[in-house]
Amino acid sequence: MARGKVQMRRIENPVHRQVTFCKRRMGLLKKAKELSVLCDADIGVLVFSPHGKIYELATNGNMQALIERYKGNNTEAQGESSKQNNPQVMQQEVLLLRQEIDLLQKGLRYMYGAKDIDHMNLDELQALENNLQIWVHNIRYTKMQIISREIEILKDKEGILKATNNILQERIIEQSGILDTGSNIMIPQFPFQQTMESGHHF
Amino acid sequence: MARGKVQMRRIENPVHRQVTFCKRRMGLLKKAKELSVLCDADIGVLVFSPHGKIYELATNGNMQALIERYKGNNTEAQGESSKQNNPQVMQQEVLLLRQEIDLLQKGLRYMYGAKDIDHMNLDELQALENNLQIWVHNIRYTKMQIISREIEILKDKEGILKATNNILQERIIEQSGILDTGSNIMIPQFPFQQTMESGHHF
DNA sequence: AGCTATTGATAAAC
DNA sequence: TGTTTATCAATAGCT
Repeated sequence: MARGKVQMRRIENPVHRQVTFCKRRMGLLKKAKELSVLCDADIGVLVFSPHGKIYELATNGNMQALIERYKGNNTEAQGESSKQNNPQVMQQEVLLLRQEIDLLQKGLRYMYGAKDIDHMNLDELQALENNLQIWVHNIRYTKMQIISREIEILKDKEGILKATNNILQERIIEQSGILDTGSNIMIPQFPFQQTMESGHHF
Repeated sequence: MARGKVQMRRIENPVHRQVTFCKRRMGLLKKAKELSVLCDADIGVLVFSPHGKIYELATNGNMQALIERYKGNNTEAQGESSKQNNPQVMQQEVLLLRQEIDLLQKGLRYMYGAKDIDHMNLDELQALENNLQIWVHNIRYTKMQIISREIEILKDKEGILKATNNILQERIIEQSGILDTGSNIMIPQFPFQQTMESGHHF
């Protein structure tokens, strides 16, 4: 990379190795964060130093969740750790998740300057309620945007299908004129089926 | 990095985002391998694409082992009471909590970047909206509690004032009988003024 | 730890 | 996706 190409093998000099480990470890985590942000991906990185020290990064802030996700999508056919069925472990898991939720909710409340709901006075509660209503309003607006976009796309598709249909009909008519079979041909009319599945609940 | 500096935020163009995801993912895994080789470290990388696809790298060839090692060095400072020993219920619980966390995280992201609306799909937005509605409901309930308490207090005050008023009236009547001034004294009746200031809007 | 000369990674274009 | 190329970013070797 700099001041001379480096050979891709273990650095023998312990000092050099340690320095490089530190630098490149930071670089790796930075790259992971960048990829996460730029491409909207969740990334987990585990680094075990030769001396056993652990460095980690979970771009979603929860390595456990990433690991579970990995297991869920990946380890179905492996006889792996049976910790899933250990009630103790499960309880710990629940505890951790609850704490996580607590933290996130605090974060959300913090955004409104809302402290403990039970210790807020009427005016503060009213302000908070108004804020939440605004948020709800924004969400509804976003939902409408998404729905509108979907409808636009469907309309486009409809137009294309109609046009195609007309062309096909004309072609069939031409052919039946040329061939003059005398038999009546069933010409399908648009719409054939208007079942446009959209599993969303508005 | 090339042909213009890149802004560190989600790439909106889906094509560009996909291309960058592919390239940078390769770059990240390469960097991880290099660090592993050069510095004799064990490294695990988990990448979850926005569409749920998983890419992984375990420099020792065994992600499970890395995960166990991570857990071993990380989740040991807990362990105690056991109440719910039903693994099914627990698993369900964990699943629900995970969903909750995911929702809250996305909600936070949504709050911070009003632009990053596309992070959430319709179902998620709906769930978030429902969540917020529950909050609003709780807030209204809290408000009602406060109001009820205030009304109780005001009613108590009313009772006390009425009683005091009666006593005062009786005393005045007594005195006017003793003094026999003959002059007509205006005896104020309850309620004097019913302006009970309560600047709250319900 | 900081500092540069270099190499490496990659955004845009095809 | 694979290749190319012009640039930007990471970092090896020194201090």
